[in-house]
Formats: sequence, C-alpha cells, structure tokens
Amino acid sequence: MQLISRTSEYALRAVIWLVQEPARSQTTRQIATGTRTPPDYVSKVLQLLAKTGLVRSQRGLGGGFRLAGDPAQITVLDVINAVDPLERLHTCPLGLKAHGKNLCPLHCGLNDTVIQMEATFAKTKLADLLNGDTPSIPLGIKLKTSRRSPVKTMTIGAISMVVGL
Amino acid sequence: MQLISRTSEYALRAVIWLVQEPARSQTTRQIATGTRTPPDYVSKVLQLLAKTGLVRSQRGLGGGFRLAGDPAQITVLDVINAVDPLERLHTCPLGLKAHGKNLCPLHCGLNDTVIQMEATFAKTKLADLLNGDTPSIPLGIKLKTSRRSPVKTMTIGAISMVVGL
DNA sequence: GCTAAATCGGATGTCAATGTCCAATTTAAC
DNA sequence: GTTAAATTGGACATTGACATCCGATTTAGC
Repeated sequence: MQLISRTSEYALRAVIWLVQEPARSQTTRQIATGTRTPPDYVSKVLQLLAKTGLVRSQRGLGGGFRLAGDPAQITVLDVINAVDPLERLHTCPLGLKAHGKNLCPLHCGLNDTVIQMEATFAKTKLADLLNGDTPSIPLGIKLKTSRRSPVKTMTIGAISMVVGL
Repeated sequence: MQLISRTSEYALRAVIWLVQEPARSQTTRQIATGTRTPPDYVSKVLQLLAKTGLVRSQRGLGGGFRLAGDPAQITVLDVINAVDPLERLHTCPLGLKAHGKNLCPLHCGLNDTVIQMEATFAKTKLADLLNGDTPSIPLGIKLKTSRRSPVKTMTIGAISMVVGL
C-alpha cells in the first residue's frame, strides 16, 4: 500500500522542480526528464495544478510552467489537495443501526489518522524540501513488531535496524 | 485517495467481528453479512489472515474462523501488516546522482510520515475498538486550508466546520 | 461410509488509476 | 503571415486492485 498516489508523487516532484527553476518557465519535457516521470502523464498532472492555480501555464514558443506562489508558503498538503486529496470519512461504511450517522470507533480512529496525516503534510513547506543536508528525525525512537515478519525493529527517523526476534 | 486499501478495511472489519464473537467460530458467510463485505472477497482476506496466524481457520462442518490471539494485544497495525502493509521507501525514486542511496528531503519526509502512521496504528489495540461510547479526540483543534476548495475549516476530532472563506 | 457444511486455491471478470497518443489551439520569432 | 514550439483536451490502451466463480479438499454428524 502506497502512502500517496503516483499522481500526488508526480505533482510533488514537478512542483519541487519548479521551485528550483523560478527564473525560466519549464516545459513539460524538461520537467518530465528532470523528475523522471512519464511525460504524457505528468502533462495531465501539470494541467490539474494549473487549474487550481498552484502553477501558471504559458502556451506557445518559450512557454511552459512556473510556480505561481511563494515556496515558503505553499505546503505539501496544498499540492496533494490540488491533484488527489485524502478522503475523510463522513459516515460509517458499516451500516450498523446502533451507530446512526456517527462513526464507529474504528472509522473514527481512521479518520483521525487522516487528519493527522494532513496536519503533517501541512507543516512542510516546499522551501523546506530543498536543504538536502539535514535529514529530519521527527519521530524519535520507535519499537515495532510485525505479524508478517515477527521481528522487532528499532526505528530512528528513516533508519530501521533489527534488535531482536 | 484512501488512507488504507479495501483489503485492509475488510480485514479490520472481519477481525473486529471475530473479537465480538470469541465463543463460536464464524463462517465466511456470517462475517461477510455482519461486516457488509463481499463474501467471496472477504474469504480471500480471511485466508491471508489465517496464513499469518492472526486468525485460526477450521474446515468442515461447524468450522469457520476465530481470533488466534488476545484482542488486548493485537493492534490495528498487526492486521494491516498481515494483508497489505504500508510500503517504506528505501531508495529515492528519483535517480538523482547527488543523493546516492540516500532519500531526498521529499521522500525522507514521506517515509517519516509512513513511520508516523505505523506508530499510530500500532497504538490501537483491537480491544480499544469496542467501546463505542467515547469517541477519541486525540488531535485537538486544527486549522486547514485546501487549494481545491479554498475554505478554512476547523476540525475537532471527526467533526469539521467552516470558519471562514 | 455417506452426506452436508465449510475452507482452500486457481481461474476469470471488472473497473478505476495510470499511461499513451494525437489533433487543435496558442504564441513568440522571423 | 508563416513557422516552430508549446499547452490543451479528448480518445484510447494498460495495469493492478478488487470482485466473482467453481471445483477440490477437509471434517462433523448420522
């Protein structure tokens, strides 16, 4: 299971590319090559971004795309919402009479997780994604056991290591 | 974009159903009807759960499925990992030479979010999902703006309301 | 042992997300 | 105005997740 769709992934790559080239407008071909995305598909994604106003498009010779706003203001959530927003749960997918319109504990919890993800994405500005030298370690140390592979792993940021079995 | 796949959703519903019926083993038909899931598909999901040992299956007359472990120990993450685990990012999908094997800031951040989600799912035990009377409000108050519909909403737990535009 | 009830496993069908193709339109440069 | 470069929009193809179908196998009860 992917955290975000490819559409969102491509949108983020494209937008970050534009942040790095604020001077000249970038063509679809340039963006696709630079971000390693399928050209004809990322073209559609760019159209979506243009419709929501996140990027400005310019037709004709010398045209292309450039970022419309301030990289220090635009968030990852803005980009995701523009092309493929996370879906909230408004009614419990179980039709249980006991719940009425309320979410059951399971779906209430899942919905909270969606909100938590949105909050995380909202914290990250596009400008934050340019300084590659300091990888963030926002989560401290976690201990995790998986049923599929019952091995305990310790995780610090993006680094995981086996600590027991 | 869905937070979790249908497969995971069905697995969670099925497992919760089994928590509620620990005495007798439940047939696929009973589970499917009770959880409003497609019978032939939830059957496959139950097979997956059985393979990982989360549930025990019993063939033949009077057979069915029952939970293998303790509802106070098994977590939502355990169930998700059994059928459709979240994918970590191990190498940057951009092939940028500058990054080497390291994740770029974007994918490092996305990976952190995956870890954060796993941590959230790991906190919730199956037993926690039975008390429907107290909906959790773990996230406090958030303010959110979407590019697609540029309306500010205030969110408390699962309840959202418009506060401005 | 026979039968009915149940899971198991393979084959197949469906559909939305992803990906591709191309003609129409816009625009800068000469 | 003509041309070349670029987006736009529609149509179509592909793929994997989701869903269905059915025969093989197991098992309790008679």
